[in-house]
Amino acid sequence: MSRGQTPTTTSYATLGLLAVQPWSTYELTNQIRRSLARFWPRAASKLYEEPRKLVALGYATAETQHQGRRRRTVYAITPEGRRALAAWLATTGAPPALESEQLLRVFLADQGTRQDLLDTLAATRAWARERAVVDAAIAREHLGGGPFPQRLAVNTLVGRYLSDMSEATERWADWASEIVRDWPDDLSELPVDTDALQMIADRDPAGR
Amino acid sequence: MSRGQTPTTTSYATLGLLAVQPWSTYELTNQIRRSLARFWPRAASKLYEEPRKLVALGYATAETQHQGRRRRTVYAITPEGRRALAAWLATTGAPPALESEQLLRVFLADQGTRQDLLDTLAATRAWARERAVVDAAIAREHLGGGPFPQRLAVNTLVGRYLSDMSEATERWADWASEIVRDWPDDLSELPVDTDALQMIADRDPAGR
DNA sequence: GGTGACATACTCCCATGGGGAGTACTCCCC
DNA sequence: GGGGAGTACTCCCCATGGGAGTATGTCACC
Repeated sequence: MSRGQTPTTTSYATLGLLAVQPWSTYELTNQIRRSLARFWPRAASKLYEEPRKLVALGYATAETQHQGRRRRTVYAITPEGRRALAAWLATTGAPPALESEQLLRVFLADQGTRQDLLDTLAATRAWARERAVVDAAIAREHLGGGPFPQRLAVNTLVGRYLSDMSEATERWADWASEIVRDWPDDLSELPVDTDALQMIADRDPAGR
Repeated sequence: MSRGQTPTTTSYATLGLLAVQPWSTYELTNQIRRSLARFWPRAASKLYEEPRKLVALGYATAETQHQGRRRRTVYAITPEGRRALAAWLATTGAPPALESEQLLRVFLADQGTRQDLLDTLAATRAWARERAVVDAAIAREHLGGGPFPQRLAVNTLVGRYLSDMSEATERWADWASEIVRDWPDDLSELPVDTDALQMIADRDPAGR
């Protein structure tokens, strides 16, 4: 590496957007917030630092433009940047990780009330539905022809994953709510859903 | 708050485990790694600090035991801790967040080769399968009667979610691989899967 | 009874990242 | 010509990630 920092995954995420077209940092953060953030959430303040790192690495060039007395910096990918991106794409990377405060609340639900749990499940469901509506709107936009047709095929793969996730979340929340509704108020002795456990066990047919 | 730090979500996660029974910090980190880490991943070094914070807040007590010349600290929840936990469970918390380096690679796949993408999809699928096997083993253990029967019902709810997620991931990886297999080597002009887009759009029936 | 290997039981520290506050200009509408 | 939304950033504190390091106890096996 040309000196100093080594590129992080976020660096390559930024580089990948620059591979599509040059962007100003502000546009870059917006692009990230509207698409990438769903599976690679990062703080906006840090995103502003990434393009500078890319320039230091020789992966991008910076061009300062002026509108009146306000300056903006537009970044573009270099051939070396494209090579680095291609090399990174050939590596595999960390598997998906889930982070859910709401699921944590479900996990500890026996220390609270039944209503608390139902509320949490309702919030999860509402979130999943909201995602579905947003994803549907984006899909409809693409069906009508979007801004980057050459990116539509991969976008569809990713969109399908996100849609599958939120759909599974919605279904799960409905299933769980139905079960919890039948629970007694005292959560210290609850009926066990043997069928659900058996279903999970059956996902490994080889398991003894 | 009794002074100093305010409890974080990780504090309540720790408190929730202490609500089940007293644990030493070492046991606590192991419990977290084997269950909680799936939906609330945190660095082990930080988990060692949490119980101390709980003591400072009056939510837990620490008892130092000795085995020979080695000391261990066992933490137990206080009534005040139980009240705080119950109050926290009545709040809703942040929705699920996904973090996937692999999905990021799919998103940027048009800058790499078709084989890179197939490799990434294979890695995702392998991870999902591995999860299914682990979850199945845990479910089978529970079906045979586990250590905390009073926790089994909520554990089943959470387990079902994790299982649904990994199952959806596995299916998606299979679906995506099949599509990508038919793509040409040149990824700059790819066929668009209109059916998939339509499916995503249809998840919002109200959408115009 | 000696000696690994593995489990238990932590502490410390640096760099990274999260997240919010703050600044200022530009464009457009009313 | 005044206000508000959008553009274009910078700065900084603190929490967290993640790895290195230290030491003791237990058990199997030769």
